[in-house]
Formats: sequence, structure tokens, C-alpha cells
Amino acid sequence: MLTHAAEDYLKSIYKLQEKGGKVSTGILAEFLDVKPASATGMIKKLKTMKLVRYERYRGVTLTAAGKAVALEIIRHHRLLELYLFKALGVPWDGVHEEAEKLEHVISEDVEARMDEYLGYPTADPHGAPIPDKNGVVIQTDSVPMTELKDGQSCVVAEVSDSDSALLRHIGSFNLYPGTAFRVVEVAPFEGPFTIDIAGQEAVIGREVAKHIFVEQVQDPDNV
Amino acid sequence: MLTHAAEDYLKSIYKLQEKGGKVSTGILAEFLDVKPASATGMIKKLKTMKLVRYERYRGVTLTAAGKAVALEIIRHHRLLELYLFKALGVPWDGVHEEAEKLEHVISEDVEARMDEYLGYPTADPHGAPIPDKNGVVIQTDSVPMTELKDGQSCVVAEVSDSDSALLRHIGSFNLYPGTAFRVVEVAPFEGPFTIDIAGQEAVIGREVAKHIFVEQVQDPDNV
DNA sequence: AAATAAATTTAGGCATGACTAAATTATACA
DNA sequence: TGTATAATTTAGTCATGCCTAAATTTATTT
Repeated sequence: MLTHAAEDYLKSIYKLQEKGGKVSTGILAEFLDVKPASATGMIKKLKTMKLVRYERYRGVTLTAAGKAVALEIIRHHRLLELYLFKALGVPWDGVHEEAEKLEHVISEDVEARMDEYLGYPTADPHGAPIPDKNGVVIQTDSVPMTELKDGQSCVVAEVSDSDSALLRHIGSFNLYPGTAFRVVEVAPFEGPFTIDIAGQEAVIGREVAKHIFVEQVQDPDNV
Repeated sequence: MLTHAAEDYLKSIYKLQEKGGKVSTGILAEFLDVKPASATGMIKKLKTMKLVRYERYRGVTLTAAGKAVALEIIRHHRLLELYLFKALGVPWDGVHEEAEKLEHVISEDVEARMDEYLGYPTADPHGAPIPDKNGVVIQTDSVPMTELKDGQSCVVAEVSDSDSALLRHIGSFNLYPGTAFRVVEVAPFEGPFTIDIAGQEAVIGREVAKHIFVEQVQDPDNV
């Protein structure tokens, strides 16, 4: 069986690989909050297990087996997040931290029971897709909110889940996945966004907007 | 923060201490399925943390601080067992193994939410008492089923939870905590027990009966 | 193309927590 | 009470996974 650390490395490599092919030792180490030397050590171990491809100084990629493990852990994580949110009422800014610990110890049996309870969901409370039992991920094509122009309408698809304070802030505007809003005005010179959400106006800073991803964007003319 | 291993040691010392004061290195090692030398090492570490009292060759006992940790872990374990059983329908012979892993990683917040969901219960699916947040345990005075005589009636109080196959067997007779039954006949020469449970007769072997604890024992004359 | 800077790897160390084998202490029995 | 046996502890090893510091390789810049 794999150690928790190995699972965390594979999960991280997967996530970093998603946005940019090969993953460097340095990026991986930073993402995991360890020193590069530590990452090198684990990468070598994962290579002997045939879970990653690796040439020194050339970065890592997951093998099919490594990707399967990564997706299994991500599935655990996201199902746990949604379960904690829906079944136990844990606030959405708290579920990530909790799931981070539970994802390594939950059994397949308990996971299947949570999955059934939740009605076989496809997204977690932050809108991230939940891979199915076979590791198939349904990808939505969302864009960062920062790309929106005046007058456009859209629906929140996903919010990055790493920063708990950011999530509380976003939650205070009710910008949960599935929520629709319209851009009233984009301030010039990289300024904040004024939006209309269920009749209420709100001002969203650009740094915050970078972490909100939207879909079903519609121009006002097309309506 | 304590390691999972340290928590397991404290929990084990507590359980062994319950039935017999001081705990020897050998008994503890056997209980934890490690070698005595390993137990000695951890005991020394726990002593420096002031969680146990220890003199070499003289056995261990928990300090107040050590007992508090042990009870906290036991509370996690038993609340988790009951939650898995009631909320997710995990069969009672599976909850122990699962809780064994989860007890070390569950947060106080999630635990409090499970506690609320369950209505602040006082016993787990095997009838073992759940310590409250302050570490107070409500002890029931149950006796092993092997002490019962012909004609006595009683209610199942607790069943030992360590052996999953045994639990399935006991479950097949519906001998869950809270279930009442009457002894029809105790076979002579340390033989099996024939009982009447909800009108059905069942034969319970002596080895199995040793793991079933009962209370509210009543002689047929006293009824 | 050589020199400098940045990234990565190697080497060596530390804590945890298990193990085996050998030494020590305690217990039991004659 | 002395000796054999059982229990326990000490000493030394191993795997994990992190660290720092030094060496190496790659990338950049002039």
C-alpha cells in the first residue's frame, strides 16, 4: 500500500500537470510546502514504483497507474468535501482542510455509501469535478471571471478551494457554484468588478475575481 | 501534537488498565501487536511527555493528562462507529476497523456535528459507553452471559468489538445491545446456552457467550 | 562561448517507530 | 537461598520522509 505522503505527491503532480505538462521539482516542492531535495527523494521512490516518469533535471509526469491513484485520491477528497458540507453542515471554507486528512484513510465501502447518499454527484462544494469510480472526470469549460466585460451574464462554475479566508469572502457575496450574476461595470485600469447578483449590487476585487471561474457567459445583445 | 502511534498506545493502556491496574510491557505489546522492545521505547517517550507513570520492569499507568487523551480518542472512536452505523449504514462488524483509522484525524468540529446528529448518544453500536466531551464515562454494571443460570432473563448490554467474524455471528442471532432474551437451558459441563429471543430459540456456544455482557438480570421467581 | 545565475541533485543528518539479538532484572521453584 | 525461567530493557538496524549544505547540471546573459 502507498503511504499518505506518496498519495499527496501523486495528487499534487496531477493538479500541476493539468495546467502545464511536465512538472518541475521546484514547483512540486513549493506546492507541497517541502524543500526541493525532499521532492527529489520522493520522486525517485515513485519512479521505482512505476507511478511517474522521471529523468533528472527534466521534471516528472504521471504514468497511467500514477494518474489512477491521483484521481482516486481526488475523488475521495471531493466526495468527502461534499459529504461534510451537505450531511454535516460543515461550512464550505472548512471542508478542504478536513477532507485533506480524511482522504487517505476512508475506505472504498464508506466512500460508496457517501456517494449513494449524495446521489452520485459530479461536483464538490467549490464546483470542482468529482471523478467517477473509473477515474473519468467531467470537465466544464469555464473561464476566469476576470475575462468578463460590461453587461455579460454568467453562472459561477468553480471557486479555488485552497484559501479559507478567500472562500469566506466569496461566500459572503453568495457566489457559490450555480449562482448567476451579471457584470454591471468593470472599472478601468485593472480595477474591481461591480456585479448584480439576485438584484443586489456587489463589488468584487480583481484579485478575488481571479479565483472565480464562470460559464454560460452571455452577451446582453444575444439575450 | 501527538502522533497516531502515541494515541494508540494511550488508548490501549487505558483499556488494559480498566481490567487490572498496572499494565505490563508484554501485555501492552501483545494488545498492540508489536514487540515488547517497541512498547518499551514508546512508553519512555510517553513518560517524558508526562502522559504515563513508569518505572522499568514495573509497568505503566496513565497520568491524568494521559487518561484525558485516551478518553478523547475513545470518544472519537465510538462516536464514529455509531455515526457510520446509523448515518451510513455500515454493518456493525465493519465500523470498528473504519473508526480505528478515522479516530486520529477527525476534527473536534466534525465530531461535534456528528454528536448533534446522533442526539448526544451514550453508547456505540456494540454497547460500549461513549465518554462525554469532558471525559466522563457512564459505566453500566453488566456481567458476562456465561454467569447466567437456567430461566434467567436479561438484556444485552455490550458485545466485544474486536473480532469481526464474531460480531457477524452474534448479529445473526439479533443479539444487539438492548435486545432482551431468556435462558432456556445451560448445558452441563461448560456447555452451550439455549436461549429464547423474541420467541425464537437459539443455541449460543460458551466461547461466544464470553463476549456478550448482559444487565437487568431477573430470576423467573422475581417476576 | 564563457561566465554567472538558477534549479536540481547528492550527501549526510534527524525524528519516528518498528524490528532482532543480547544483556539485564524479576519471579518461581526446588 | 540459589538457580532456572520468564519478562523486560538496552543496543544496534532499518524504512519513511523530512531537513541543510555542498556539488552538479541547466539556463541565461553578455
